[in-house]
Amino acid sequence: MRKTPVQPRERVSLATVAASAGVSIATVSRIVNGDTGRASRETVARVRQAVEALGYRPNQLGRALKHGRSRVVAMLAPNLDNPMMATIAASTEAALRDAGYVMILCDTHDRADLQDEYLEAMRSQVVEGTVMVASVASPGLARFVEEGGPVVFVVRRNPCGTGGPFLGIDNIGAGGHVAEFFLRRGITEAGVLYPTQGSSVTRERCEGFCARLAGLASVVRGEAPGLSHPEVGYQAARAMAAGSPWPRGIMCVSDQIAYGAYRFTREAGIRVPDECLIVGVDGNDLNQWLAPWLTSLKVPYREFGGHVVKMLSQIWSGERPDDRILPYSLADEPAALPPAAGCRDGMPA
Amino acid sequence: MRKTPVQPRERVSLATVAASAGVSIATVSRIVNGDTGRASRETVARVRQAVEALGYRPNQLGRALKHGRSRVVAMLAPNLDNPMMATIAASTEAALRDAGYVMILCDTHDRADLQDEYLEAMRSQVVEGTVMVASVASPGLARFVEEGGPVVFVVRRNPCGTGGPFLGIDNIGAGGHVAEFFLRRGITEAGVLYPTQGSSVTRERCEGFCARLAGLASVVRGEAPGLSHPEVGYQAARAMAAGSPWPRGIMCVSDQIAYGAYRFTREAGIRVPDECLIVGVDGNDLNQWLAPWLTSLKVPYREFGGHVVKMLSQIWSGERPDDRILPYSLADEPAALPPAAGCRDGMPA
DNA sequence: CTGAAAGCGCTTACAG
DNA sequence: CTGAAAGCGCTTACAG
Repeated sequence: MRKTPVQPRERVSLATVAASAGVSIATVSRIVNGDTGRASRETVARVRQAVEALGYRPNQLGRALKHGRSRVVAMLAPNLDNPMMATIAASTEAALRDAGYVMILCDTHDRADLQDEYLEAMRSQVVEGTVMVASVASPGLARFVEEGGPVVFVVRRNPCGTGGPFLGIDNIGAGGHVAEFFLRRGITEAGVLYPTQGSSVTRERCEGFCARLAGLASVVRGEAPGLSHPEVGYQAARAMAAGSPWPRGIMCVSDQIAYGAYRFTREAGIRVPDECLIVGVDGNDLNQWLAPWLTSLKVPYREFGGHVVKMLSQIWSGERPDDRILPYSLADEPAALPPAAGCRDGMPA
Repeated sequence: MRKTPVQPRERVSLATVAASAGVSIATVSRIVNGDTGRASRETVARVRQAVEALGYRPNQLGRALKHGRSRVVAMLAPNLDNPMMATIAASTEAALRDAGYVMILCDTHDRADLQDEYLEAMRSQVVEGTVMVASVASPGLARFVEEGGPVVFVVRRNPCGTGGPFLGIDNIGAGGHVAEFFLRRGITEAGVLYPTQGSSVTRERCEGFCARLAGLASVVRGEAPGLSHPEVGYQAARAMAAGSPWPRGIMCVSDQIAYGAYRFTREAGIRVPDECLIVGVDGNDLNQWLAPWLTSLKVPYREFGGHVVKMLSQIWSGERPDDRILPYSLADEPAALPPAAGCRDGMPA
């Protein structure tokens, strides 16, 4: 017993509504768009009724073609299987929706060629903005930025050079912060684990860590080929163990790396955190359930979406957004404020 | 020292190219679309050159408007923070790209109202297909299916009734499979943990589990309000512990639930897996690194994308796709084949 | 071998 | 108060 006998309604356009209401499409268009002021009460009512009855929804394609604005934003991210990327994607999607946009999601698998392919495809789709998450250097990206394509770089700065606003944390500072955490605990034998093919992000975390420890503690390094993945952490830990005695504390440049390192410590019979403190970076929410042994520097990924949309809005209104450097925090400590550079949360530095 | 002085090229349309090459837009259109057979060599060359020089890319909006085909597919998923959803999204996105489509991702947060809002928005965007992942019942969805909108249901069947092809696993069978795993290990005191507001998916897993154990083992239940989240697993475990002695083995209807349950066992001093076997469902890749104590029924989420696209292709070519029930597997065991119903991997049952 | 024209669905001056 | 018309970028019979 259906309420209404429904037809597989196809293609209800302005024309359909106009015909049904006995007015011109111009009139329908105006009323649908809220410009009811200059139509007679009677007409407005009739049109609204027709819209309702036919279930008319404006076709965005037509609108977009006319305006040159598609209300679509693209996000290019490597590896959605990384929970941090998924969190960034989720928060950005939500913020875009609130702003009336939809998000096309593209997984570049960290490949320059795929990234360029997507960049082209997104141009074809006439997206209004592009969010590059942890992007890699590629010819297409360089060209895109050079031509002034509306873009914001997230997690990692424009890998092709300068240009394009950035949203992320101070990675050098983050590394230093972990180093200080170790120093406060009297750790003078430290280690750092990272992927050999890591980006500037992981490199900077290493750098900041080592720089802060210089002259105060010894630092052994472990690396393994690949990207941010537990397997790489595992191999890096193995590599480090092969070269020197196991340190009292190790920084892993990401939680994923830490997960792999942990397995190695288990297999090697090293007790964590008693014998060795493992500190990661990211602050995965799952840690409290699955990795209580891990101390992780929390990056506020959940807040990224809001910032991304604010930055895009600035671009759309002709401004050049400042970089936004968000604060990170270590469990049980107050949030570490970034150095006074760029702008946070809309507040000028 | 740039290779070419680049202008912020805007709006290169067919008309631009046509003018530049001194031909009509019809000719350019044909050549761009590979219909080079009926133009002179010379013209083709001139047009190609102009396309190259101007960096012309066809505007999909124009194309889409003409064809009524946008080359866009929407995925509506609850909670991208769940790694399983992220995996499904990633695999579907990759498969769609290979088929020449792009994916709009919508996070419904498991809310019926948001789901309907998105459904409307996607209609406006003229998407060619909609992938509903673990959808919830909503008026808009019911209407959408009734009207024959191109849709495939993933993980969970159409919650509004029948209609619309399904891709997932046999959840009752999965529950039974875990039960048998327990029986083979001589476990006669079992438990099952699930979210109170769970969908048919988790309900069926429970059912299958309990049905298979009926008369062979005792089953205590633990539930807690909420969805598939560690916190719920934790509370469900607590609830179960309050009512009865702790069982020798428990099934958690998802890995997320298992993570929460595990924390409870740690706090309660129950040794896992020695004193209590915990079995989850999902087969999160992170388990091997972070949850070696967990046995998890693996669902082949990574293969979902390929199937989704095949099913959409069938719909687009006018067929009514069969449901696809994929095999699950428990570690160290051969994949458990689903009952002969529907179609697997393109092979008729 | 090539182009003029219609039309996809929409918006927006402009005219009445 | 309302409508005819142009045009966003594209494709595709149709004519020549």
